[in-house]
Amino acid sequence: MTINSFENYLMSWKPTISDRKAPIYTQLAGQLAQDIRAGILRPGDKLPPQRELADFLDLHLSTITRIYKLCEEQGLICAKVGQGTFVSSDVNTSDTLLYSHETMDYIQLGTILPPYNGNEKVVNFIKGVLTQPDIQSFLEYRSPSGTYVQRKTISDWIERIGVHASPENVLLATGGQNAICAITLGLFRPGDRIGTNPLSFSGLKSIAKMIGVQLVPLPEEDGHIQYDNLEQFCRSENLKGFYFVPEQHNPTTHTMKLEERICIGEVAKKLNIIIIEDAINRVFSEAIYPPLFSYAPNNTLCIFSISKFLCPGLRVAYLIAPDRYRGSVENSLYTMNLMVSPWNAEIVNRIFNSPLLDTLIHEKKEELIARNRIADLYFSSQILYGTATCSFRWLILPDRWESQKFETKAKEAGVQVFCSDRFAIGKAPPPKAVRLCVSAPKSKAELEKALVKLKRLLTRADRSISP
Amino acid sequence: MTINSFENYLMSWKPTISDRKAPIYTQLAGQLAQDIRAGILRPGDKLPPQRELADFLDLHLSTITRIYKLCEEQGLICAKVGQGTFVSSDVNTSDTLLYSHETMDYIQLGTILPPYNGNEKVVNFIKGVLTQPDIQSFLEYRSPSGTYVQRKTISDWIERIGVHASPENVLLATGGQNAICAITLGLFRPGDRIGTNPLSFSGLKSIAKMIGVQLVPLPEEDGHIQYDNLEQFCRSENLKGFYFVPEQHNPTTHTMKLEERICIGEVAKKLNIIIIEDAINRVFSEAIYPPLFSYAPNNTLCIFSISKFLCPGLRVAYLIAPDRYRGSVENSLYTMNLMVSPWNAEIVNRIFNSPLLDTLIHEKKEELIARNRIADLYFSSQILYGTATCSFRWLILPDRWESQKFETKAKEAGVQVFCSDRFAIGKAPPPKAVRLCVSAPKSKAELEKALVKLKRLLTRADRSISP
DNA sequence: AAATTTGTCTATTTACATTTC
DNA sequence: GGAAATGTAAATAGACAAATT
Repeated sequence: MTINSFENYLMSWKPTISDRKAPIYTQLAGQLAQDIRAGILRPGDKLPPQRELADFLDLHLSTITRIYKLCEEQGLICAKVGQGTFVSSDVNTSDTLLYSHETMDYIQLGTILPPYNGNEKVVNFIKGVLTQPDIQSFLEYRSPSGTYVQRKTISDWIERIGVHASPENVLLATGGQNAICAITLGLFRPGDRIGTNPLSFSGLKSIAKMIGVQLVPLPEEDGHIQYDNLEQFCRSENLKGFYFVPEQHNPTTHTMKLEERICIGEVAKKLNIIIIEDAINRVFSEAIYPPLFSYAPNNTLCIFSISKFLCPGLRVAYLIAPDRYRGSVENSLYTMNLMVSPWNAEIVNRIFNSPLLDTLIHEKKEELIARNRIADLYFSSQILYGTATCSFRWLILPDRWESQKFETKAKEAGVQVFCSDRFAIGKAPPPKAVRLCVSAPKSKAELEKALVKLKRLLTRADRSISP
Repeated sequence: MTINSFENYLMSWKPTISDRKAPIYTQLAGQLAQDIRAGILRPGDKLPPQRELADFLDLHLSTITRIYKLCEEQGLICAKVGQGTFVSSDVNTSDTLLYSHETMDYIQLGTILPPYNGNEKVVNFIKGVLTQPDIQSFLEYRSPSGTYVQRKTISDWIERIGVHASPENVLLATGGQNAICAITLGLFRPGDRIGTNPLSFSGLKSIAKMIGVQLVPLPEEDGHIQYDNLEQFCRSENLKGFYFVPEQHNPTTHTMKLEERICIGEVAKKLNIIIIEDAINRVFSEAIYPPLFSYAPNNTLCIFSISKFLCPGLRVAYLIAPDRYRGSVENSLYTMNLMVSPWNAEIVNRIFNSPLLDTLIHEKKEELIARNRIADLYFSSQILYGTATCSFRWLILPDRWESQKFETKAKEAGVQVFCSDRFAIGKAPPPKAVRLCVSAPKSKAELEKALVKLKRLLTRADRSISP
């Protein structure tokens, strides 16, 4: 059978079937993955329609479907009915923002690190805890879901920020990432689809990739979910879940409007969509709107990590799970962790019952405000999203910059920032922007040093690079 | 189309296709799962051959394959070419051995808890650590793989127990369960097959079920892997991994023979099988044989949890990963945990560099020896597998007992034990036996109280139950 | 040792749903 | 607003391989 007639065929990808033993579909999926990773196919490129490729290779349509599906599960491509299949826009970035080296020769503005002031106070507090009677029992095996007292502490405390839950619905995880992973493993299957913002938390991306769950970018305008046709969209995209950071969204810093929350809650209830609400920034944010949880309490799993407002080193996060999902998530948490360190859980519990907690929150908040004031000063002439208590900001780059290029150049200048591509979901080309974490540098002085360098980079470019 | 002609057909399972909208295969898979859970199909029951069921339902063979495959991934049934498909023998047990209640009205001999003596010493040690300069930096975000010093400590220390690895190959996990889960998520895909003993660690079973990986019982004789035809077996079963506890296997307490280790290493290397070596009991065991890691260092991921010999509450385990797997496992650990608590990791690191470690190991070992002496005393006339330093024992029941029945009766008498069914892999009926954890009760007196009750149960049965 | 039983797996058929133009 | 383009997914076909008898 000759395929010579296709030689002049206009096709963006022309794989070849070698005569090896391997099944055609694994072989070609591997070839596709390789060609994407090698840069032969670039982010945003359109692949041949399934039927055309089937014709060209003399295979059946559904065999091509399978090849594409395999690569889609790895997050390499994304398909849209009626439009075609495209290379994902984030294929050239790593979504594990590894805390690379212990000793860094650049200023860290990339990774989100909370302000570290107050940690000596935590150390002193722990000294006190150690003198308490029976404390050594927390070094033993304890219930994976923590003690009743620990759960009660949390269910009481989160009232303050608008979440009404009983102690029975509080679960423990070893941090926010762990909580998201447990929810995904417990409530979703490979191939399930979760909707989120077109730019979203990179940790979610790595979880989705690992488990084979697909992330779908929700229609958005100016950082806000378009809620007028959301129901129709979710229905046609067959979404089973949502992931949201309603306050100070990572990386764009947007906080959800009231109507947005209401609509998302309604749609979730109507279509029975599971909402993963990451309340990571709720404690600091100026938000006055109720959490998503309050609009769809039976559909929402609400995650509170203590990393940002208390300290990251103890690895404790809380998870509010509605009754119908509690069993499954409890099970996946158990299967992944056996249990959260009861020792750390108890230390955190005691901090929650002490005035230290508010002191820590207050101090860190002040530090954030001071740092953001500095950032505002330096980038007064740029668009710099984010409010006074954000730990990171979203810097819109002048049109002539490519985000990745800027990240590279910034690093050469001694500053680590993360470009928009790293947060991209799906095929839409990410905007020209970078994320700056103002609380990551050791001191305000370091932050200023970094900002000076970035500013200089932007300005120099304005002069030397011609469009 | 009438199927009346099949009315007298001899078939162990006769599902019905309702006219609902759901696809036939999900519908029937659900029905099968439900019938198994409801007890209509019992452990060990043979299902109709795929072709017969296809005939009966007027569907194609491969549709039935799909139905069976779905249930097999959930661990409900297991299929063997040439033999047929059978209901798994553990479908009536839960494999999440949850640490149910804070207050128990029975003596715990089920869950494996290490001896808790020595925990006050750990508390005191931590007090000392807290006074060290710069200790608060371990409350911050740190490298997910720990500091170089921490990794060096471990790579040096494990030399003692026969594992030669460089610091670069040491990874951190939040406990042994977390390590196994990370390896499975990082190196296996749903549908992949992992071979292990026909009775194996229940934590592995829950991981396999959650991820959709299949556990395959290896041919075994008297607790030892039959190594003469192992290669052929692995080839035909298409195994991608092994899971072993080479010392004091859970639950049968067997320690691998030398030839067994050599053979497993050889087969793994030849067929490129990934070995998960759970060295959980290596520190206590009297074993003199090298670890599996030393026979196939490029194929073996070796896990050291500190839970049993130091304390469980800090949630730290170490993982030795060969170069070619390090990246993937590091990635899945990052995706699941972000990082292990650097605070706990540092405490443990300092204990490893102090004489306290050996004190703790010594004390716990002595406690185990003392408790096992008691157990031997009570069950001198029974078969009770396990040596002096095992934290659990494997009690073979008189033939007239069903394991599950014994577990139930023991609980009624106030003692929690775990029956063999809970550890069963595949379809083979588990032997009549239960696992007793001698180190779980609070004291030796409690242990004796429990043993008295179990002994009475066995003896009473000898008199009152007629075969 | 050959025929039979039984499960596995890749590839195909076909109906369907959404989006675009 | 209807036709064309494009992806989705359930069910089928058929060759293959292992285990049993």
